[in-house]
Amino acid sequence: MLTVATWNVNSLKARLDRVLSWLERAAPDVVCLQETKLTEAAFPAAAFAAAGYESVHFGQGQWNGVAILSKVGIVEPVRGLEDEPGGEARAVGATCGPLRVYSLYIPNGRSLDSDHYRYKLEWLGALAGTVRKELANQERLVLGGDFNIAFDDRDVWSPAAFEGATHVSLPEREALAGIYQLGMVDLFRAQHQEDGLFSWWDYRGGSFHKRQGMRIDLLIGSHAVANELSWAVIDRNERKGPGPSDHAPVLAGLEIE
DNA sequence: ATGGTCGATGGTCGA
Repeated sequence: MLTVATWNVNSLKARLDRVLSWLERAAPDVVCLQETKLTEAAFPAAAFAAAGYESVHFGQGQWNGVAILSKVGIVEPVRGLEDEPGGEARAVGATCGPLRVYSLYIPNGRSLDSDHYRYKLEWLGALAGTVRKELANQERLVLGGDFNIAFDDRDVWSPAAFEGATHVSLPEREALAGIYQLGMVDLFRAQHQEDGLFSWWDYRGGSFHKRQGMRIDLLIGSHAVANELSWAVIDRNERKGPGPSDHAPVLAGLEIE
């Protein structure tokens, strides 16, 4: 069994102790982290090495920042996507044992009339190009990330509350559908079809306890990976207790020897 | 009830 995970930690500096104890408990083989909010120099590679993980980080400090941790090796790392707009630290890729892996932090979009929303759609276009190219060379491709897209209405606590907002708009949902059409599968949704299963809850207003969240953190695998999928979970316990990220980790188990 | 909470900051902004 090979376990892969994705987690937007909302500052690795603020979350390092929680991340390290979670790694010990959940023991994933490959982890995609988002929003490290660290420079390259500040990334705690030694702490992860002591926990048994090689790592690659693409950081810019303050905002963004993505990393991959792996117990099964890190080779051919790549920082950023081909033709990626924006020049921010939102994508890092590496080959981890049998998998080609990307950790992704898709732009939020902010509002439908914002330049940042247009940026989000352009960025998703660059991602589609990368996926197409990787699938030509790799059978097993996994994207782990904060996509900032709720793919359908099951993935939001109240579709009415999000009418006219980002994360649920048709263009971004279609952009994600386009990535699925290239030959990729939402691994969690392949295992669980019901609504109300979320990976993110706003810090404000007690959203977590009111079950007011969204499922925007995704593990997306190529068909070869999906065919080896054994289980998938959202580790919502990690949203509890003192000092949580506003996102919970998502994990999937692959039957790869 | 028009705010609420975090984490980057060191002004407020972004989520």
